[in-house]
Amino acid sequence: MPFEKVEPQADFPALERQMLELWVRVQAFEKLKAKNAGKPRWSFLDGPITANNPMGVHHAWGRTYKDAYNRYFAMTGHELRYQQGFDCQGLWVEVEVEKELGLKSKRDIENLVPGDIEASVNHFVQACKDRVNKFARVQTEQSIRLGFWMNWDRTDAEWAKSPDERHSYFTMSEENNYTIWSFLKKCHHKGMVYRGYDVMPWCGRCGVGISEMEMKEGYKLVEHRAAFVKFPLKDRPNENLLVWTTTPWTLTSNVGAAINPELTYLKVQLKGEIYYVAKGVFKQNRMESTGDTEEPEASAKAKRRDWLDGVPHLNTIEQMFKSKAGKEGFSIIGEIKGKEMLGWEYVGPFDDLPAQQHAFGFPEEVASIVEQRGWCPAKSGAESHRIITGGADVSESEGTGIVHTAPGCGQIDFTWGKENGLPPVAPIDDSGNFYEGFGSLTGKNATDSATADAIFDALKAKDRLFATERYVHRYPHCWRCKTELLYRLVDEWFINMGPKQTEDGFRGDIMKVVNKVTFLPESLNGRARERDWLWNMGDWMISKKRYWGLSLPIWVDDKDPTQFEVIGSREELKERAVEGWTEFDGHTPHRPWVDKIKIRNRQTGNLMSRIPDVGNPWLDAGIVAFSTMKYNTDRDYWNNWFPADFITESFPGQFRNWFYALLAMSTMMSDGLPPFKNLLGFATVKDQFGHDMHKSTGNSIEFVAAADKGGTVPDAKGNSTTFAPIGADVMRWLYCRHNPASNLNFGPIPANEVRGKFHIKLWNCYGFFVNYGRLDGFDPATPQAATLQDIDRWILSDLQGLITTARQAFESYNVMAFCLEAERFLDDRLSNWYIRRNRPRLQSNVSDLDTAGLADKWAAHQTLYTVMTTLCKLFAPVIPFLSEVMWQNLRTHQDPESVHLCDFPKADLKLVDEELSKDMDALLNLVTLGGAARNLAKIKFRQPLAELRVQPATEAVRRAVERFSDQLREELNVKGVRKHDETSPLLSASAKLNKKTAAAKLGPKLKEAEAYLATASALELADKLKLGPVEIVGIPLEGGDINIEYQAKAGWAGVADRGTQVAIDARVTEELAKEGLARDIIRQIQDHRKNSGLNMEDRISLYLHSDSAKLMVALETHREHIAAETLTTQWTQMPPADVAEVKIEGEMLSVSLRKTS
RNA sequence: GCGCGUAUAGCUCAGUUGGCUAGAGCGCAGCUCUGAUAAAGCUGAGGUCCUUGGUUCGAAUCCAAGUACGCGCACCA
Repeated sequence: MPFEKVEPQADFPALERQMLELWVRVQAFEKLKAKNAGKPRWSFLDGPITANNPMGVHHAWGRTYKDAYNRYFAMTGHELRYQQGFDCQGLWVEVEVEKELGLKSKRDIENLVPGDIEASVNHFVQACKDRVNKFARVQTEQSIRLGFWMNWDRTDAEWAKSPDERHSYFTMSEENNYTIWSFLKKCHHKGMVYRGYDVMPWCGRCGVGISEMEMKEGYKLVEHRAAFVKFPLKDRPNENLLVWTTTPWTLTSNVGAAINPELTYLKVQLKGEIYYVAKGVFKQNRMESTGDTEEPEASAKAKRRDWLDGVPHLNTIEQMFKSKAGKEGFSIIGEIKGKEMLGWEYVGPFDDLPAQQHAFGFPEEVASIVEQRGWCPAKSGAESHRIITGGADVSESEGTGIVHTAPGCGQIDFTWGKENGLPPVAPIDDSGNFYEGFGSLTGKNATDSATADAIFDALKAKDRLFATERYVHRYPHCWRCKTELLYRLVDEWFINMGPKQTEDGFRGDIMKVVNKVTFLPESLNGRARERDWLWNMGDWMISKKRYWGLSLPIWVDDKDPTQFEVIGSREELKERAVEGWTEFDGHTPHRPWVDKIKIRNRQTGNLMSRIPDVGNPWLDAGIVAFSTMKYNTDRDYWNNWFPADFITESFPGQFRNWFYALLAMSTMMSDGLPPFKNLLGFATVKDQFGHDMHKSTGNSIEFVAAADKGGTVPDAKGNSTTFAPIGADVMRWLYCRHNPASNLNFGPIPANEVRGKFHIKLWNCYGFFVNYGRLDGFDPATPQAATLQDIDRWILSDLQGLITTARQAFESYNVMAFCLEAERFLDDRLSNWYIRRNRPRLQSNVSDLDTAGLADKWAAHQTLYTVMTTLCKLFAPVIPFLSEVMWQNLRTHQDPESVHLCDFPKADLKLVDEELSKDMDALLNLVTLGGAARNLAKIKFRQPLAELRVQPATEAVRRAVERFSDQLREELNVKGVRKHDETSPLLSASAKLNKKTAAAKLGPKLKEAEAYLATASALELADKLKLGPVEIVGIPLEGGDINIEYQAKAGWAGVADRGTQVAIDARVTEELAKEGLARDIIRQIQDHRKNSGLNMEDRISLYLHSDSAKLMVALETHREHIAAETLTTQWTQMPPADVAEVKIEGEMLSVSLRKTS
């Protein structure tokens, strides 16, 4: 059965869409699963994609890896799960839904149905579910388009099912949520779940606490207004502490002032008042970033701190005193050790506020907890102002060495407060606005700069403001909405990870698991990174005061907030429920329905209510090694598929997010088993110039644009330009050939590059084979007698090497190694050597051949057929579409109906011939050298030459000259090839000065040097120059100063490489010249044929004439040859009307041709 | 500040266990070839393989220090 003709210009994206249809039509994926059912398992665990937006090209990188490795292990006979997952719950979705609904705050959410919080939350949660379903479906379609073979949900009926019943997994499924419950229960059993009352970073817009993991995402360099403030000391008239803060709003809640007892403080007198300030900071250059002032080298090594353009540099504190003092000046009147200052009382900056008058702190709920826990005596903030010790945490690297301490507004402040019995004053509500009790500030937002103005005005009015300045520092922002974070006293729920910087507790258990998994690529040191995170991380904050997410299964006693229980399953909840079960039943375990359930405290008999918090979304993603593998519902299944053999995700951030959650939860759930064996991390997709992709800058590319639609990106100058669709296989190759450890620049420029060097080349090889094969009626199903040539055996031998590389690369999760080797094979071996060399064999006319000739032709066809079909299979995991397109045309009826149903090739060692490979490499090198020699002689390839002579340096070259002399003759267009076996070298070398660079060095000695070089041994000189400069007439000269030229004897041109020397006879005899002209004539006629739209096999009648005797002589001498090459069957004597003029070696030739049949 | 990583041509990057004259693609200059044409080949210019020192017969490769950049951690009153 002959092949379908291959069109040279293929629309790859269109072909890909056809293959998608084909796969559905022939049920390729279903057949693959059936084929592998019951075979050894290879377990892949998908990291869930956030189902919140359409896919971008950055998602396609990981999904390409996932699919490529899945396909490889399927082709090598493994059963797979093919389950892909969606990340559904969390703030990402809430924020988008808020935008959709036009909501600005939590209050808006709770008022969606006016006056009915419960209905509002229900409405909002439903909107979140809807959004997830919508985009999960969009992403499903897009993933299918990428060629990602998974058990997708495709039909409306499938999407109408609950998330638990679909093929893909959804982290919002009941299974997933309840499995997390069982995890939390297990943690609670071990006493690791606790309620933390602490100052945490807080986003006022989202109304949530920000966990340690999340905070890392949001640091930005920003400007704040910092203030130096006077705290007047009681019992010491006209004496002040000088404190510094970058968050003026916290001054309202000042309770203490922390010093370092070991530091020395100065007493500075200015205009009748005395200021205390640490000695070490007084003259310090504050633009140099921190450094130990103890060390003398510190100043030398100090670095400029990061700063923003346009913000004035900081003054030293001394300068501030100078400028305030004016002519009067200031004076340092004494020093005092910090420890002597401890306990001094002072007047706070805002003691008139009601909030400062409340015993045990403020507001009331805070005060009641403080009282209950006994953190401080029954005093108000205003009554508590005094100097405390902050120990070594108070340094002289910033500020004044006296730290304003507001235990309700700062993490360390809170700790110091507890240690020193200071009551916390917590000024802001969950939106970041001041509570009642803060006078005129009440209702103002803490991040608002008008609030800072109000604070400064109030301080000025009391003469407490010493100075303000514009200060630049890295400050945390909400990773999602970019709002500045505030530190706020909150209660959140945590999992105790054990003591920091130890290998004890849960932390240490996870570390043991980390030691059991393989992190790839090695250069990333993934294990060390993961261990580093585990070593330093704080307790895991699992709560979030929001609406859409895992409902934390924690029920707290309505009357005793210290008593709580963790529920581990739906069944347990049902059993414990004393209220609300009927209303909840039939709903997913989400808000608001689950909130209705009350249980009874078995100890106190009180009702217990669920905390309103939802869970950290990394719990959702981290449990999937259990939930999706049916840990709680089908333990046999779990035993079969756990742990996963392989996971792969973009690594930035994941060592503290998904990888961490997966490892932590597995450690707990399985008592110390690793959740996966191999982890492949990969970096980030950047735009084609290496810049970050941002929607706002217009350089991000949506998946649909890259796959099918095309789009726009900025060009090098930043102007928007359109680009054509790139297609899935081009993307996939781009991703797979890339080093996963480094960022990938994506865009039309790299896509075109990769398409040009790989896809089109592959397509051309395929098209060439098919189009000639079908002309000859080559049918792979009915083999003909064939006699393999060396070159056939050679390409088959090298093909086995490629197969070996492929298997090794896939097995070690290093697909890049395979891709790079495949490119070399395709370009250097197949396209530019095998096919090019074998064109005559493949293009010859069957009818012109005798039996031997036919056998030779079939050998070429069969060899190339084997190569092409093997490549289809080798490439199938990486470029499933193009492989399939080719396979569909190449396969016989006995072959599998999809390339993806084939077995992955195995190297056949019987076909490997190392010596042949070496000899062929030598030949390729000789061809290059011969070409270089021709170039040197400035003789074009069409001009035949008499002889090529080779002086071999290795056995392989020696053999190649003998074995492949025909190839050399043809490639280099020479009449003969000879080995140079004489004792004298084939080439001589001469050295000449590169006067451009050497003249300046030599000066007047130039002539002397030239004379020396004329006599010196150039070959020796060349060797020395490689080692370094060589003294010539007393002046050191480098390689660049001297040109070494190899020279053949007169009339010859020669070059050398690694000892092998090649020379070509450059003398063009009259006979050779005539032959060359004949080739020129043939070339022009062929061009003319092609331009006239003739087919390759068309016969012509030809008219040729020239006034040039030279051309006519060449024409007459080689008339037969010209006729044969151009399929001329008739010569026309009279000039036809449509004569074209062409120029050959400056002479005009008239040409006219006509198709005869 | 601590830790990890990277540094190879104008750009993007390969370079196995140390080995002979360090490579590719793109870009640039020139030439060539062409019925594979969205082609292809050759040559050239362009390299302090970040710097310094060490190990070695031999270092882009191994070791140490330094510099620059990136990442992680800590700090950010």
